[in-house]
Amino acid sequence: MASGARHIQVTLPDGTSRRVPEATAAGDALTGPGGSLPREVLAVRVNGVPTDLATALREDASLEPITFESPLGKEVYRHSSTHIMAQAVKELFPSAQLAIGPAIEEGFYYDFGFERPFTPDDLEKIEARVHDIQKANHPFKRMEMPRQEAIRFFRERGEKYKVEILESINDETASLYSQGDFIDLCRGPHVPSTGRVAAIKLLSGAGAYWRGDERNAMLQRIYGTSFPTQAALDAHLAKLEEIKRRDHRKLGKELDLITIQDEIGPGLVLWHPKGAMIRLLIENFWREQHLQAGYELVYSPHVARLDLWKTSGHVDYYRDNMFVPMKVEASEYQLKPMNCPFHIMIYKSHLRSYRDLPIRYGELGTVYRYERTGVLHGLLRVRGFTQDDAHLFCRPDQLETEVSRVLDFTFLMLRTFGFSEFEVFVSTKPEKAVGSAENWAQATQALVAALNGRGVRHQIDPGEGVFYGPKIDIKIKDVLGRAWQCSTIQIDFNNPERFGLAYTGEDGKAHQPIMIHRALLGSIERFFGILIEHYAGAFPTWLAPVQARVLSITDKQREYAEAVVGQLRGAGCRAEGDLRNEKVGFKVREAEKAKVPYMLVVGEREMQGGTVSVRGRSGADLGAMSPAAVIDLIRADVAKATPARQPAP
RNA sequence: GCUGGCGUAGCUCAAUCGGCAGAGCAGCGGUUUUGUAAACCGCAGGUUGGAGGUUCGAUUCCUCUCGCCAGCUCCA
Repeated sequence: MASGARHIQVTLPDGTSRRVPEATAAGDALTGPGGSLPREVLAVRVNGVPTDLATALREDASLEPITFESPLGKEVYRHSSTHIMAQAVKELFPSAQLAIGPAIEEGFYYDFGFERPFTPDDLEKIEARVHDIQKANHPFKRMEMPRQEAIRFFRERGEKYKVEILESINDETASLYSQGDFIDLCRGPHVPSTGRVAAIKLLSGAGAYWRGDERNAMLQRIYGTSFPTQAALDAHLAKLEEIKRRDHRKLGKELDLITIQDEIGPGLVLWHPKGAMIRLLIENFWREQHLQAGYELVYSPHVARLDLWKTSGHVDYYRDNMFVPMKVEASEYQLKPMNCPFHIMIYKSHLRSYRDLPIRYGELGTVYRYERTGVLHGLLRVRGFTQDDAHLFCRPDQLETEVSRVLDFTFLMLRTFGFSEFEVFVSTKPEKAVGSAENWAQATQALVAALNGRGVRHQIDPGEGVFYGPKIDIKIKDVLGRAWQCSTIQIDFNNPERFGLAYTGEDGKAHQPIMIHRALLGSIERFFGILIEHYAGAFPTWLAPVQARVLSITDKQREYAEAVVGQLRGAGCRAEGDLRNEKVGFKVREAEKAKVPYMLVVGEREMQGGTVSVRGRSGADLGAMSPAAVIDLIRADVAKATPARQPAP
């Protein structure tokens, strides 16, 4: 029987199915005879397996088109993009060796063995060549060969990294893709041809170790990104610009909030008055809320005997992240990397009854950790920072309720600071862990139950827990959609054991309490950095270090302007005056740059009428009103932003 | 820590091949009394991150050091 006579059955996503001749290309099978495939379709899932559109079908299959809209589609698209870039590099720099070139979150990169770093100049040339290759519209062709043959092939071409990769894989068949004269080892799939990638931009070059190991050779990495339209690429580049514009290191300096100075030391933050004011507001809110939530606030010292950290296990498990101990009299003292031992010692200062539990100790505790110089980053990664820390001690039967309460509390805090999207992760028992399997199972169960009880969607990270217990991590998403991990809720089986924590139960016997570490904002420094970027420095009224600035038009309004400032301050508003001998346009400009929420212009008219002309941040004209009305405006803003706040008694 | 780039006035940035270190803004003094994003004139401001070296001469070249920035997990 002639093979052409054989037909196979294909099923489409809409449930319809049709018969096509065997060996029909997957892409053609998707449309049926006479149909033409939409350009958005880049590849196709054949029985779930991502496949080139050109691949000949051999058996019955369900087909599903892959477009850029899906994460898989983006991966295919950018993976093809990086091959195009690699071709351009090989054409311009034939001695460059191909290492790896995957798609990543928002683009792609390719690592090359090359004798020197690529310069911005090189990138420009490479990008120009990339455009030529796109225009040439070379088809991506797949071929398969036995692994040994592929090894020989790449060895002859001097591609030692490809040989290494091939030697490390188990499959006996290797797949190669070619476009034009370029051939690369690749699993695929790819878009049909180089012309299908519309807009590519090379972003930066950087060094990267072969297989991420610093003992290996340094490769030269080129990052890039690509999109199906120039408009989408431009939008992405605009977003990168926006991220730069919001950089908290830049805004922190411009708005005179914080500095990190060489003379002080890397990773150590100076809070200037305006930054300190915002911190004070955050901390005041934090303390109020904790007292309402049934926490007791404590303080602990910045150093303690090294022995304490031996008991806690930090010397064994955390030494790499600790400053070296200092010798004082006959003993050694350690700058604190964590607050927990102190809270534990407060717990231990009395005998505790089951009736006392839960006990919740909270502290804005400043800790010092030795971070390697290469990882320091503005406020986001520092060496001295203040954790909004708390340790809860409870009975096993209270665990789930306590976790639920902490969850509610966390979301309330984060929402108040303007975050409304969250990603929640539960990390379970890692291989090396303390505590019995059933303790872990029980505690993990309690975490999951608390999340489910609150209807919080979450993902499980198997084996990602800390050695001392399971945890919940919460990431917030900022206005640009970037995720930041701040909150964490961790069960600890280790410290109650090490410190011999106990409470007396109903039965008169000693029992071990369960301990929960939790931080809502994480570190005040880091959270502040995130807040600066989230708000682009334009803090909402309740957090703005200056809520209103009074701008006088001439010297004649000096006294009146001062009186307005006094009235606002008397009502608890943070107001200041700009009475300088300058034009009002200049004063407005400066107030705008300082991102003051309300500008109150006072001239002859306002002085006569006992009013101020209110200009909102970014130009809104709110008209003339009395200072009392401005106070109401500010109070309404504050009340709206902090619904959790109870009126003071 | 490793690789690469960078470090000049308070800030943002110039300075050709190794040849007297400069501008704008900010600051200070004066003029101007001003209506919603920059009035005008003038003055002052520096051990070019630090130490050493090469040179008649170093911001520039070399070595060391401190700091900053990017990258260093995402499997062809």
